[in-house]
Amino acid sequence: MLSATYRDANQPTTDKSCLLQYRAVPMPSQWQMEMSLSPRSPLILILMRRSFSNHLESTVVNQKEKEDPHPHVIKWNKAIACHMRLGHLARAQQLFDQMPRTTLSLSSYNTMLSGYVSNSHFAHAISLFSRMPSRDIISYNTMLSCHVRSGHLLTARQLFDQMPVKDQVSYNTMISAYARHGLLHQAKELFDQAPLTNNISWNGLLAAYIQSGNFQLAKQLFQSKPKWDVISWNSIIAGYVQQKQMCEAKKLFHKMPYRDIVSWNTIISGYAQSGDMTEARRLFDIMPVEKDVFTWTAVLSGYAKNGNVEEAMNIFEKMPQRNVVSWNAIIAACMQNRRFNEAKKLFDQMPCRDQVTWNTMLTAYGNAGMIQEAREMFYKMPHRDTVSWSAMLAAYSQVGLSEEVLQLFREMFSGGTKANCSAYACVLSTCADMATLNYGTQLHGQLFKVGYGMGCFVANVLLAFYFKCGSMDDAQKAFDEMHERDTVSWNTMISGYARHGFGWKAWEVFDLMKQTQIKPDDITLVGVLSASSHTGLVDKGISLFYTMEQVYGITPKPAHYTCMIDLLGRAGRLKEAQSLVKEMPFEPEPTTWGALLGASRVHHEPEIGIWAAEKIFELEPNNTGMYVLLSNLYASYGKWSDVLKTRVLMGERGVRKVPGFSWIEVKNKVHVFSVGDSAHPDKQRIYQFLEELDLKMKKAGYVSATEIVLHDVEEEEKVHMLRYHSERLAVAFGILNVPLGRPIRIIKNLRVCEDCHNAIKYVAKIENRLIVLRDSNRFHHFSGGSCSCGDYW
DNA sequence: GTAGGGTTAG
Repeated sequence: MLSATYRDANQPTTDKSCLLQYRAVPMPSQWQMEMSLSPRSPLILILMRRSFSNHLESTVVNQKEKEDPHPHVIKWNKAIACHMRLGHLARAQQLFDQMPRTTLSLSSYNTMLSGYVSNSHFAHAISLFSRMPSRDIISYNTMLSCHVRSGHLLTARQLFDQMPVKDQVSYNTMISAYARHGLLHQAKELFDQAPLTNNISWNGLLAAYIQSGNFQLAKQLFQSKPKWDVISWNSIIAGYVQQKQMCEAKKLFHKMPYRDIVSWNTIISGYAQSGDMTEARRLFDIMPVEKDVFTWTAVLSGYAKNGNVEEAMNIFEKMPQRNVVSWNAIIAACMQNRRFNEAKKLFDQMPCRDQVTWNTMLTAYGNAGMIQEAREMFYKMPHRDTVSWSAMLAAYSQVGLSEEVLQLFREMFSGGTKANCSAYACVLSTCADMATLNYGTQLHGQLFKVGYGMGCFVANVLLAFYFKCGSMDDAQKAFDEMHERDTVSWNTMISGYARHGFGWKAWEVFDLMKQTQIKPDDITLVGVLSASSHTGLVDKGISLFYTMEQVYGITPKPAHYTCMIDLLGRAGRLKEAQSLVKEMPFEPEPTTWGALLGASRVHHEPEIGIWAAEKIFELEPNNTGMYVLLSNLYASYGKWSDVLKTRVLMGERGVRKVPGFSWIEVKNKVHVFSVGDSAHPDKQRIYQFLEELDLKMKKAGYVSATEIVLHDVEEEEKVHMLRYHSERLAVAFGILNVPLGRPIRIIKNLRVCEDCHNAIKYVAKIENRLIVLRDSNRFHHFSGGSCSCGDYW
């Protein structure tokens, strides 16, 4: 009777009597909420009916419980299982407790146990397991899957090793657990040890090859076995999708003997992820099997990734069934397209939120630089996982709150959360911004201890860190130690050397790169071109630019043009640079104009510079770096009223001054000079000091900044500053007028132009106590390997 | 009690 009702409800039918029947059943509040949020389509009713049949089953079970005062153990167990399936944990627990002790069997325990596990109540499962009077192989296997699902692979393995008896299920559980974590070696070992293997074991092995990135071996394995089931086909297709080989995936999809819902979902999501929404949509519309929540979510997230929020929202509204994942996807879509209010509304409406929901909100606020909102999410969320911590670190790091990044990183440890690659990467890049070589080097050591080593993408961040601190030897050493190198690693080395004025070194790395399997991309060429321009390798640069399309198949992008204009500009070929700007097949970017502006200053072509500056302000009226460049240009011609005007303009337009830094125009050759420190323990004091310094500069009518630094600071404060500057985090800029391709001398980790009088005077004056040049991520307009004013990257 | 597909961090 019961099963008949259930089977009936599974059939897509238009019979309204079914629905009437369900009206008698009280609807759980969560479903009511879902119903009120979803449009009432016929499809929705069918699906709702299906979930109601489950509910009905449980109601019938409840009624039977009342009718039968002494139910048989099977009935008890069935009722418990039913409540568990519906997530009614409390009710299941209640029934279990009510069971007469004489009736209670091992299978009742097992039913409870698996109920807890499938509802992700791992702690309950563990506690119950420890209290069980006896255990059979099923209890052990359930426990195994409990540890696996909660991500505790080591615990699972311990249990597996201790198990009195192991069967095929135990082996398969472990094999696929290893497979999911990409641990090929362990998976293969168990597969070879298993006394019996079935389809599930083979599929586990196949998944292990795919997840560990050994797709070649996966393909071989797939070809070597003549018969596979639909799951194997789906896995190998998913593998092709992962490898972004959609043509192959499509071929196999057509070749496979039988396609189930998962096959369709895999191929559709493949197209959706690769950005081909027309094909994804076409397949979605023609698929002959009934769509499930995965299908809808795949299409939804595809539209979301393409930035088509309208279509995503459309899909979301049409979805007959929604779960947390679909809600998360639509929220992410809104957030990524800066529709914050809409996203927040959806977030508030959601029937239930999970960790990913909170993380999605947090991440998106962080990416948008909305630090207050991000912080609110972070502290409000019920639980913080590694993603949450990393996202918050990234949020702080992005807006330049370096001190907060380090503080949060410490909190993370003291709270017992282990840092992962992302967290390390974030903190390392913060160290790079702060030029805190010591702390970064410590992190480098820690990375090895924790076992992330160099395989992970952190290594690339480490390279960038060493370069930003001017420590090229360390970068080279780290690069040499890397097991694997990807395009980013090579690019970091090339642009790192380029940035420090080691153009030949950059070319050397580039030549080595060409000998490997890894192909140069557009960023590589930007690095090489900029290396050429900073080292005066004009002809090499020009020839690369004009052959890049032919040799490397890379069409010049705006960044390449900018490099070329910089290169020609530095070489004094301003007219050529100017005509290249005009020839560009796209609208020049602010940085392109900036390159021209910088060059015009060095080579005394003020008209071109001012023309470029006007263009920049049309495009970006709030570009701080450009204002400074323009003031430099005016300053170098002694046009002090224009310098002042520019400064006033900045104030009027509300151009943001970056915290921790201040800048001042000076009458002599050092045009812009600033002292600041975002990592000083007494930050307030430094800020105050800078403000005062700024005021005094104005009052004093442009006296040298160094004079003020040395005269107006109390002796104690001076000593304090000098100590911390030399030992910890010296951050200062001196923008100097240096022509093309000058050698750089390294003092400690800081670089000074050997040929530049100002620099030498400057350093001589301050000795190694206070300030030298350095490169900083956010101030790249100021900085430079060849420490030239108006240097451009 | 074990296998394949959809959402979040750098």
